[in-house]
Amino acid sequence: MALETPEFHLERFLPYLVHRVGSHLAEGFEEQFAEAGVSLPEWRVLAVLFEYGPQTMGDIARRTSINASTMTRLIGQMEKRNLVERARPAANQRTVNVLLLESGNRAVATLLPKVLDYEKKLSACFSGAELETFKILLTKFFNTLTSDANSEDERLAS
Amino acid sequence: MALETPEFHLERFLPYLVHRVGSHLAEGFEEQFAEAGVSLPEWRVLAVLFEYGPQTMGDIARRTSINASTMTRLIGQMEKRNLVERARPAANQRTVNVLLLESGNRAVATLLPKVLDYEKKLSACFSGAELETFKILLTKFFNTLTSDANSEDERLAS
DNA sequence: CCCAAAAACTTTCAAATGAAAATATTTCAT
DNA sequence: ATGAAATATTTTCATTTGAAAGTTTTTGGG
Repeated sequence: MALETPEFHLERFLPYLVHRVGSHLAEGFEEQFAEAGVSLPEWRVLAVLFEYGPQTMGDIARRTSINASTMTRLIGQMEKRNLVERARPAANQRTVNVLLLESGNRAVATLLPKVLDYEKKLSACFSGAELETFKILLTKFFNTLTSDANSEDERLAS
Repeated sequence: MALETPEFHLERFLPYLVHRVGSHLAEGFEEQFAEAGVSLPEWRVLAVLFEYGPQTMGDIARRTSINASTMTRLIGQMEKRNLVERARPAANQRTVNVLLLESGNRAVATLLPKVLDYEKKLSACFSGAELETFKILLTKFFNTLTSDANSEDERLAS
């Protein structure tokens, strides 16, 4: 006999489970909010600006998990539509601060109830306790993924 | 006062929590397996073929959450490298069956231990019970998302 | 103080993506 | 049995994406 293949079941493989949920959520969002005239990446930018206030391109990129050059273009488009504004802070002129304009705030105010409603429907399949657990686990996982513990492992392994 | 904005906190917003984990997982995978000469979408196809055996383009597309036209191109490339083969089943000639070739099986055999090891590191932050719960919740969520209950809601709402 | 390296953003360019149209096969109602 | 509708895949085409190079500003060592 050749090598035994190790135990593997796709349905129990964590990255697979996360990916397929993420894909379906993204697709669902785009369908639900197509008519609202805001794409998913745009909504992500609006949400992050609403939540954390004015911040740099880099901050937005990190918080939305959107690549920096994509972010440049995205903010460019949103600026043309007067949703946001760029400003170079005097303190550190290599950064660019982005802030929500009047029109951007209005877009958030319009979208927010719909988005919350959408999430409520999505999470209706969970009990309150399950939902809480789910969010906690997702947060814990993310924190671990970004804690650079993995990179250190690499160093040790080499 | 203007409209009260409803309660919203990004850090507790389910789609956001899923998306940022998914993004980081994808990025991490690409880094880890760049040298293996297999992209993430390619690995997904290999994994699905390994798990469920020969199947149609559509099956693979659905199981990997990859769009059909992307799948056509992806399988095309993998066929050129002799990882997989296309075949039209006599029974239903509008479908195309895809199967792993020798070389594709070898690729899986090489990758699988590494992938399992990678997952083990990723999930080290969880207790056994937590990991189990996490997988169950992700699965439940996915099943609900794909059960079309949401689409029915839409019908009722309109 | 000066200059090399780092940091933050933007631009360029080639590759990847998805929607819609095109093609081929099968199903189903008449 | 026949043609219209449905299903499965591929192709086309316009858009989106990200890596790498380019620009500007700041930092830090000598």
